[in-house]
Amino acid sequence: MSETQMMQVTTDVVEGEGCQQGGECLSDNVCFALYTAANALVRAYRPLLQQCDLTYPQYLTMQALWLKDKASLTDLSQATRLDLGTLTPIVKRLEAKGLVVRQVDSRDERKKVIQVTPAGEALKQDALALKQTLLEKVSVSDAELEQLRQICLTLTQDLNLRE
Amino acid sequence: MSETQMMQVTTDVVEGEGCQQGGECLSDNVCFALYTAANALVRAYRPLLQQCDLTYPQYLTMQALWLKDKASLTDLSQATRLDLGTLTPIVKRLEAKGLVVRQVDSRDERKKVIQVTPAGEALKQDALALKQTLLEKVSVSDAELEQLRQICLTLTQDLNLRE
DNA sequence: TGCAAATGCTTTGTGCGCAAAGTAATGGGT
DNA sequence: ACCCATTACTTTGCGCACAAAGCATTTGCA
Repeated sequence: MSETQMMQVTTDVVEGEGCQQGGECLSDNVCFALYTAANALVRAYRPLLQQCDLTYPQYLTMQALWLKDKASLTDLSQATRLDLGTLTPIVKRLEAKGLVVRQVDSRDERKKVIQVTPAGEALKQDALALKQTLLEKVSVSDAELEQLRQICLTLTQDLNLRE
Repeated sequence: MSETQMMQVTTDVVEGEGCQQGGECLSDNVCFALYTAANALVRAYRPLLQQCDLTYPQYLTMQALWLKDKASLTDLSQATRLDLGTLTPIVKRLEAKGLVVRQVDSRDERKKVIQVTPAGEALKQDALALKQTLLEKVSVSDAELEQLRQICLTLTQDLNLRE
């Protein structure tokens, strides 16, 4: 009960910004809330990731590679859910920073094998620790974060189904 | 064959895509799930909004104006949570489409008053109906969507607090 | 009154995110 | 052996998203 009220109080503060009491506002939209939270996430990650000289999408890509090295671009695209046209320049920038190498697959010359360099591997521990640093700033319980995760995954799946 | 692959993708997606059972994957991350869901949202909205010749951020901006017309850019920035540097070109494009007009505030010539034109107003009903169209594709309950909204708003607030 | 700080908006530069079109290698099917 | 559809990746074009720098106008205050 007090927990729920806390949430409402907290929420009202958020809505207060540009939102009359009793009047509608954009925050009434799930879609807006989701969109805005994702923007806020990337913005909050930026100063942390700057220490590693990574952007958030680059960080995602490195995470995918730390989990499964020597992946093709298509593998990476499925892991990160990013378009190939988005991924190509991201991986090129990672290569320019010396964190990965791209080499043609000798068995299938259409494919590129992306491999983490020692420099890329060296980043792993520090970079993965940033997640905790960020989540510490957040007053959302672990249980709620898990709910958030699950709902987002379901949503992503549903929305990706072709009309 | 492609039919079979579709089926597999569909059944496996939430945990499966790029994720071994027992092995870690990016979907284990709340941040990744959130980021990906927001991308999926914009992607799903795109074909719907194309009928109105709007992008999702443009749609958000129009929604803010439909709720409170004659807003300054700074007002809009607070309502939409978008940067002024992002908003300026968005509003210019809305003006180019004839949906809004931008005029200098006579009381404070630094400010621009953004006003919806009749053409912009005419879009309102159809455009707002798209939200329902989109949410119908989703197997997430209203209660869960409300949870999602609340958690996202809290998260946004927490993440926006300066270090 | 004068002028520095604050405010409101614009511009510039970088990096996504993705649709669409392009290129090259592969794999069937005949 | 020869196509031709498929697959893997790249390129192009457009529109965000935002930091940083720039440029007016306004405000505060000495």
